[in-house]
Amino acid sequence: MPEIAEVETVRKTLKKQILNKKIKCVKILYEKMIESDVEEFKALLKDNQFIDIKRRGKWLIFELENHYLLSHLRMEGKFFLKNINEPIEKHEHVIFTFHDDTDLRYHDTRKFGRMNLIKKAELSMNKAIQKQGYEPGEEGLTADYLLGKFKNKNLAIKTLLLDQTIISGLGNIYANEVLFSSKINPFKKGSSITKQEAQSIIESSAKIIKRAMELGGTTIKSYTSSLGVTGRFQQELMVHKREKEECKICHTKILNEKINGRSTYYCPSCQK
DNA sequence: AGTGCGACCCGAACGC
DNA sequence: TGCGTTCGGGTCGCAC
Repeated sequence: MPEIAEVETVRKTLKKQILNKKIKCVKILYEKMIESDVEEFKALLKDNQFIDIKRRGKWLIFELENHYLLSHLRMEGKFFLKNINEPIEKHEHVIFTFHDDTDLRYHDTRKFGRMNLIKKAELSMNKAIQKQGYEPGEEGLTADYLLGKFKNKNLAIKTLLLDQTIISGLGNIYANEVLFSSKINPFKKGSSITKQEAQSIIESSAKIIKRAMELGGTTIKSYTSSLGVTGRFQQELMVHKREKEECKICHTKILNEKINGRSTYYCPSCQK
């Protein structure tokens, strides 16, 4: 499942492949994927070109001349660059055909991903983008900022780490890993997080995301990022998907328990 | 305002 | 073997 490191890998890979290629046409095979008007989406992209690809949290932001195409991959969204003669696969839902007879194809088994075409001036007003908190490694992500957000919160810290308005970009995998690295019990209430713990979350998240980005993300289950790039961070996971295996630090068995319906992997000994 | 939870999807895993 | 059922996961929107 693409999280911030996967999305960054996709962004960089696509930038090398599709910038400044003129779009001949766009086919939409599953209309619910497009949040904006479908006919306008097709019309505005025709004869247009992507001049840059940016990212905010897990959102990809394809820059056009007067618009931005926002794309969220959710769990299983992937982009592939293919020759136009290759047969359309079952789960390819949006196809951008370029004048050089290549396609950028959006593939999404679960159909959870979404795209939205907005005017450039609308970006700062866009709800999804505007509400994103600081990303791991950003200057504004300070202990005082986090303590302010965690104050009065009765929710488990694990749940708060998944809140994109607090920290932007952490998903289930990295939330589990950040809490292990910070030696914080995932059930601990937000309001009882200390300044030291907040500082540890900041340092762990920056370190883990930086490392995951260097390795191209994490390949879990069905997810391989676009164009054959495979994430290698999986080899460095300390707790995620390691239920009943031994903790790499203290050899205690890793537990998997639900917090707010989400699988939460942790070491009961290292994360008291 | 804060919190909880169903809906959106469908393939995989599981139960019988 | 084959069928039906359950589960997961990011985000939104609604209910309380």
